[in-house]
Amino acid sequence: MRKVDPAKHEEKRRDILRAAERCFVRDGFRGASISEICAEAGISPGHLYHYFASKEAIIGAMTQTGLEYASVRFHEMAESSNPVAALLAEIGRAKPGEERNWQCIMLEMLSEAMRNPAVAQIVTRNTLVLRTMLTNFLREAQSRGQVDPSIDAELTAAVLLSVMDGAKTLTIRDPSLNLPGALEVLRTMIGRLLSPT
Amino acid sequence: MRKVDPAKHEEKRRDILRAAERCFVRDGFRGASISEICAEAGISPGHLYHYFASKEAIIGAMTQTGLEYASVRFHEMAESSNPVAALLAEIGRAKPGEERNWQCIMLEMLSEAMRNPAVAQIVTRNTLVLRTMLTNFLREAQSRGQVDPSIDAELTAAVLLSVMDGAKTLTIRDPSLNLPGALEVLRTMIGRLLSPT
Amino acid sequence: MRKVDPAKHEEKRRDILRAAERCFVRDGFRGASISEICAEAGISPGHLYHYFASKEAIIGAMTQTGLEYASVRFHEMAESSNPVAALLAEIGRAKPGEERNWQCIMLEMLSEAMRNPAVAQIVTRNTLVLRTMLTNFLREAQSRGQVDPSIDAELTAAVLLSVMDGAKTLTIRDPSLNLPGALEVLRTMIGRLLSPT
Amino acid sequence: MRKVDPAKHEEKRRDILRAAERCFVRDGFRGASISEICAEAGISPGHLYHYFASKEAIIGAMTQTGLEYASVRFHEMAESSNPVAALLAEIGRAKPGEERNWQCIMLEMLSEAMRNPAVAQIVTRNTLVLRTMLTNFLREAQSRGQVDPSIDAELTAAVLLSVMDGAKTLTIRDPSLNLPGALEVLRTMIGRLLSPT
DNA sequence: CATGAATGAGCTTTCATTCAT
DNA sequence: CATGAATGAAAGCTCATTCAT
Repeated sequence: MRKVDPAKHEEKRRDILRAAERCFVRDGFRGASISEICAEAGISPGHLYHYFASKEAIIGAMTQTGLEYASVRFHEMAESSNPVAALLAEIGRAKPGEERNWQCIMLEMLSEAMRNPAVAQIVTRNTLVLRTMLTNFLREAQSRGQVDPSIDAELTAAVLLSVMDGAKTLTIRDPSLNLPGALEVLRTMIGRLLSPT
Repeated sequence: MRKVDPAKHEEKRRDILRAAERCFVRDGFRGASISEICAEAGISPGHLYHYFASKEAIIGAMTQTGLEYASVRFHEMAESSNPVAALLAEIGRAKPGEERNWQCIMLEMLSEAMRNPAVAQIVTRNTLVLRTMLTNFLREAQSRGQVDPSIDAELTAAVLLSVMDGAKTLTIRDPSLNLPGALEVLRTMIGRLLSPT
Repeated sequence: MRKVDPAKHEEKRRDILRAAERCFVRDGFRGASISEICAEAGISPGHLYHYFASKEAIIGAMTQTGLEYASVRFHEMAESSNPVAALLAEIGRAKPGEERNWQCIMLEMLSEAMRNPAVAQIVTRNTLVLRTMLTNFLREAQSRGQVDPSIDAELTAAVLLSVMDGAKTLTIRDPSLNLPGALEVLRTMIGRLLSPT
Repeated sequence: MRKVDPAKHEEKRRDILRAAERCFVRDGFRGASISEICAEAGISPGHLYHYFASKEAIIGAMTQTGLEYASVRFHEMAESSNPVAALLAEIGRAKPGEERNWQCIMLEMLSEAMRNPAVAQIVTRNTLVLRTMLTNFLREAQSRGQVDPSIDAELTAAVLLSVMDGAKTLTIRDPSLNLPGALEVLRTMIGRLLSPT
């Protein structure tokens, strides 16, 4: 009988986002319909719009979630004793469930960003945050002599992000690929790029 | 009643594919409509179905075209006197017109392949052909001492393809990026991976 | 359990009606939504239904309000020393705020009355009251020799009401119209209709 | 097997417009739905959009039709030997079928014009054409001594249009009104306004 | 009294596809 | 070969109304 419980509202939003994520993984951005998301979330179509103003708002919120999630991982990485090793370990990671799903969505979002300015802006902002973290991380590693001082930290950070994007296509292009082996090559490649001398 | 000229039929198909390509670049796979493609190709919707059974068939045929196109470039590359240099040059390429367009479509196609088995199959076949060419090319370079003999040629080929996929996201993620600089880093990275010793 | 204060209840109803009026002026009858009205009134949608059974009930109550408001003005008019002059003055009136708003709603209500029997009934009752007042007023003026005795008071009253309805369309049809000039013509017209001889 | 027959296309458009008119008369502008119109016209929802880009486009086309229709009547009027008598006769007209329907739609359109700029523009343009015709008509009558030369022709034209708008509310406000009698009063009113001396 | 979460039918519009000509 | 009229399901979204709290 009293005011809205904002915590409950927030939790419902997260429920819906999780449902939307499952739908987007399954059917893609454009392929997943609002009613599909509603069915997945167990709510009515009208009700969804109490929590999100539009389909795009859902996408935006999901990207925000992804940003925060990636930030956490990067922070952990940056705080490790041997950051280069941590970065290489990070790249080799292939958690089966949640992780793989995000890869799908990220690739979809990059596609979408090529034409949808709203999504482009979110992606760009996202990128800037991650790249800045990675740049600082590289610079500190350079100052500690753990990374080749002759490479440009910012451009390298951009390239590393794009390499991580590209890594997602490995199993798309060839589902039967020896993924651990390929990741090992990837790590070797980055290791040789970063290693001093 | 075999009055149809097969050559003419084939040419018309190519016309339509070119029109579809322009539309897909502009509006994406799902975003481009059949009538848009028809308008671009200057034919009627009904007529388009004499040449392609469905929208998906168009996508399939376009991937096939992409395969053939990429093959040609790889052949040229493999025949150069210094293949590693040729590969690095290839990566740095940024032809303004046609080239960039294909990048859009490739990324879109990889997204689509995650859920559409028909597209997945085409992409996988495509990948297999390209990767085999690249693998052979690396092996020959290894035998000539131009490439580090300790790396696995096939996995490295897979990784290089994924790196080239990832390179497409550089400007998507940050339109104001110093692209030549980033490509230089990319080339450095691949150069250090491949170089003997 | 009759703990509700009827006066307070009535006052809240009026608050809501005033809010609804602002919304209807802004967005029209069908265009204004219940939630918009609730936001304007500062209450929740559920709560609104304690005061009005439906959107139509709001419309009905608003018409009633309009009736009472118009009645007051007509009474004032009828009590003036020179009623014909008062009538002409009334027509020329163009109070900026509240007045103009009602014009919007009246026209909308007449449109609605063409198809919605409930609104039609309210409008008819409204009309009957106003027309009766105007008829009596004309008859008294005729008996005092201030109005042409040969015209039928009741029909003339009906026509005068319709002329006042029509006057609302002057600025709708042409926003840049010289309204004072047009109203002067209107007054001339009515003056010549009513004037004895 | 040859090109489209533009005549057939145009005829279909008119069919749809007639169906839309019936729906708008019955349920109003906002009240009539696209599917209702489609059902009335005997076509599928998708097909309607081959002929009209949007609901508003239907409204616009209908107004255009109304404009042309009214223009024809005004031309006829202006060419009569005694234009004032023709104008008065015009006002008294009450054709049962088609005519009455247009009255509904005109009133609705005027309501809509208060908020919808697109409709407002159409109405204003419509008004300008009609008023210009009526103004010229009055001026010629003045020059022939058939109309009081002291009144302003343009403002009077505007007022006459608004009086004709207002006349539509006569039967809305009171369905049991003695309409011929009221129209007689209306004619008297206009006659006294226009008559010389 | 009062809230706002929840519903579900309905809205306008789009689009891949079919078919008579 | 070629047209474009025609379909109908589905899309994203809105909104009057109900109900548990």
